[in-house]
Amino acid sequence: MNFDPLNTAPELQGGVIECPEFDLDLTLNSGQVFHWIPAFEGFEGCIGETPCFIRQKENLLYYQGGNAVLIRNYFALDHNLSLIRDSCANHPASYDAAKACRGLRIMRQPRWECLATFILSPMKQVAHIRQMSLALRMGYGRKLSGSSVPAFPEASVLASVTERDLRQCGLGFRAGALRETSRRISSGDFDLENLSSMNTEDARKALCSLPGIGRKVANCILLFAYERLDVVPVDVWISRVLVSFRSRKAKSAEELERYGQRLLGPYAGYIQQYLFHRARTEKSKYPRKLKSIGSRPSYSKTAKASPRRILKTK
DNA sequence: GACCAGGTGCCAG
DNA sequence: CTGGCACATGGT
Repeated sequence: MNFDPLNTAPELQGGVIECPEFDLDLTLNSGQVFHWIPAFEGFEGCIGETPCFIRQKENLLYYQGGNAVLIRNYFALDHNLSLIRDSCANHPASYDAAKACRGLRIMRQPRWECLATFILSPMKQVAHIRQMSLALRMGYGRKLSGSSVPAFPEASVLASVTERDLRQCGLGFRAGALRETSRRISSGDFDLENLSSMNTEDARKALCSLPGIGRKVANCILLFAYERLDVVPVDVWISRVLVSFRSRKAKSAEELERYGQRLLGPYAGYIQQYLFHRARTEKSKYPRKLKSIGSRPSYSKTAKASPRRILKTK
């Protein structure tokens, strides 16, 4: 091991594990997780409350903090990617995307931080979600010795601060939803662990009862924190992709979702992630003009230009 | 400045 | 059930 040690905290033990068919960089930048920061040609962050530094060199994963079992589980190194890829081999466009994203894995994220983070996601770009997530961690999360990225704040903490405070983190209109959801969870009114024993449909319905969580966000949570690998979150990008796959046009986002599941098979959520990544990174293959379903708000043209512009500081 | 971002909630017809 | 709009913020 020749990388620079991030620090010398005694609790950070180093180690290395094999990771065939894994692309750490691709996985951490695919829009499923938002708190890993590039450092020393690797990434620093945390897995739940465990501070961690990770760096990949070919088929080896070097780490400080955590342990091999924790890391293998978090990055889902046990998923059989060739099996998953082959599950869509009958659909050329998807198969191409899957092959182009070789090594991208759908991780197993801690429930609460995944749920809370995706409440932040509506009408935000991946880079912005990252900003908000880090602002919340810095402001209200537990400091972890060994990583400059704090843990995600507990629900009870977020429930105890004001909506104003949350808006200070750049959350905008999402602040109220995050606060109220935090309250529902920290009060014991809503139990995230219960969902894991429920079927996907029931779990989705339960998630959608929380403020700020609609079908799309619920699907992200089911896919990224409950390992429901067949679930397809339909956002602007996936909407464009699926629309481009067929001539007949869909009437609703939900119909597109069913179409996606049928088309992409038992690992539709995984394949969706490949398509999402490709659509987002391959420039202008999917025109933004196309009115995609259920996501493009039409801002009122009559609304007056905000006077807030005047008080803009700096 | 206009446009857009891993949408949701609410309300009218 | 469907269509239309408001909701905050920041980057290109």
